[in-house]
Amino acid sequence: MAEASRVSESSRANVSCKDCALGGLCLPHGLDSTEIDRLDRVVLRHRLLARGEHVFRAGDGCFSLYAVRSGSLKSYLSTEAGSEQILDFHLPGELLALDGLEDERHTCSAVAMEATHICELPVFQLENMCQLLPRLPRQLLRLIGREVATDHAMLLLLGKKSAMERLATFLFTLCARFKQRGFSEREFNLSMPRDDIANYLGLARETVSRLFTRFQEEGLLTVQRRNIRIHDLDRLQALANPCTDA
Amino acid sequence: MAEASRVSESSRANVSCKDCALGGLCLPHGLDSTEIDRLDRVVLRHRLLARGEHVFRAGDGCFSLYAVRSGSLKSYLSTEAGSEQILDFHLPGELLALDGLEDERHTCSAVAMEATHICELPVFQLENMCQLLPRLPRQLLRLIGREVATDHAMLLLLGKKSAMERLATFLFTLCARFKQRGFSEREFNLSMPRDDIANYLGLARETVSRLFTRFQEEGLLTVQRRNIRIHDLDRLQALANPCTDA
DNA sequence: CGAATCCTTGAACACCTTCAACAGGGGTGG
DNA sequence: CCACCCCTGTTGAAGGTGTTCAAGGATTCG
Repeated sequence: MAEASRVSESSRANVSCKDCALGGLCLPHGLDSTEIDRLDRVVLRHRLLARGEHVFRAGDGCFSLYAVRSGSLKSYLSTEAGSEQILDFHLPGELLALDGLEDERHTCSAVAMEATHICELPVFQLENMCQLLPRLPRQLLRLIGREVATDHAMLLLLGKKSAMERLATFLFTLCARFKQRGFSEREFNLSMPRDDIANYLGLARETVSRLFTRFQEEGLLTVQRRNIRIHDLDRLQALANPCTDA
Repeated sequence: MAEASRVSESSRANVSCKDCALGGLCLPHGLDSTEIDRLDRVVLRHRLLARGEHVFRAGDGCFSLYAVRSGSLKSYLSTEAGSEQILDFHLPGELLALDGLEDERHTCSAVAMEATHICELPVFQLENMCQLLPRLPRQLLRLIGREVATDHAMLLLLGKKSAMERLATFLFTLCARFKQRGFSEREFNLSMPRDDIANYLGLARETVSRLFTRFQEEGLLTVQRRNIRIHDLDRLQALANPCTDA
């Protein structure tokens, strides 16, 4: 993530939707060039976030959705007790902040994990645009559906899977997402520390660490701090999905 | 749920959105009567499901969203191994099937837990309607936001909470939802077996059973099979949210 | 009445967490 | 340039929370 996005970050800054390499993944998918032009006019493209900088925090007013252009974000829910649950890591082309739509107030927070470009989509304008662009609602709903399906997969992970299955699922899903974005699915750098992975997967940091060690011992992958090289994608997938082998 | 909805089920069947008591919770909220009339024309209102009957199954084409009118549903994700994770229980006024919007195919299944009336909202028509009803997108996004926020709350529950906190959260949330719908928040009948509660909360059936017993011993509530009477709502809420008391 | 389903309770066990200590990089300042 | 420190990650041992296994009780329905 770190490596790949540092390149794209500079090259993609302030690129219009029309020329953005993420078009196929993001909102413009399925719109014609006239429609994309219209969309382009309401998209705010100016925000470059430094690592650790917030896009929004729980409680803030929610008047925009956000799409990741380059880099990566994490969104998390804070509890009164001070602990937090990471909800998702967001890669380029993914939508953010849907939870704030109910009453125009964010319920979670989102922060950059590295230098990150985001596009801002004012909700009010998006709504109005639906009148002009008949195909926009479909694309919006498509991205929403993706987000919801992702959340559902996480509910399954947290509700039913063992620690090993969780980490395998996490890694395998990451592979797929990188591949989808044109990066290597076999080797990549994690942009988050072990703590964040553990938090996301509902585990202790130590458990994640032990599992990485074990995966490496079993020849599944090579891990050196944040750098991951997958040797056996098939076996990783098999570990991720509680097999019906029995 | 069972008791209350059996009444409403008969009285609300085939009622138009305009006259539906759920208007404030459901999609028509915030639309004027002209707009609701237009919406009414595309809503299919004919489906009455028996207990155990499916609204849709994973893999089915997804061409409609659904709103619960009376009764209750559960949605669940199946694994290849044959186990399933319950994603949510759906009460009147709640939206269903968002996960299928990404590629017009349902990724989860939804089944009635009792006799249940549902309204069907054809996606294609909804999309078109966005051109005619400028305020529709907002309401659609509002319901979507609610769904996403609910899922996020579940991720927190499954990722961070103890078994006791999970059950307390589940019950407290149910209280709030019943109250919101004009039913008693202190006494109600669960429409799902212990197995389903346990599955939903990522626990074993036995754990849920033991916790119900313990809650009763502590005077928090009275439980008799599916019938629940809450005696101390405040303490229930306190148990639900890992308190910052420390 | 009998069968099936649902729920409860007890005891042993397993998985993961917690606590604790240490190792290794990477950056900063001398 | 090296020494130091902090942050991140790893590893070991003990302990706890919830699961699994097993059996029995309760309610409903044919």
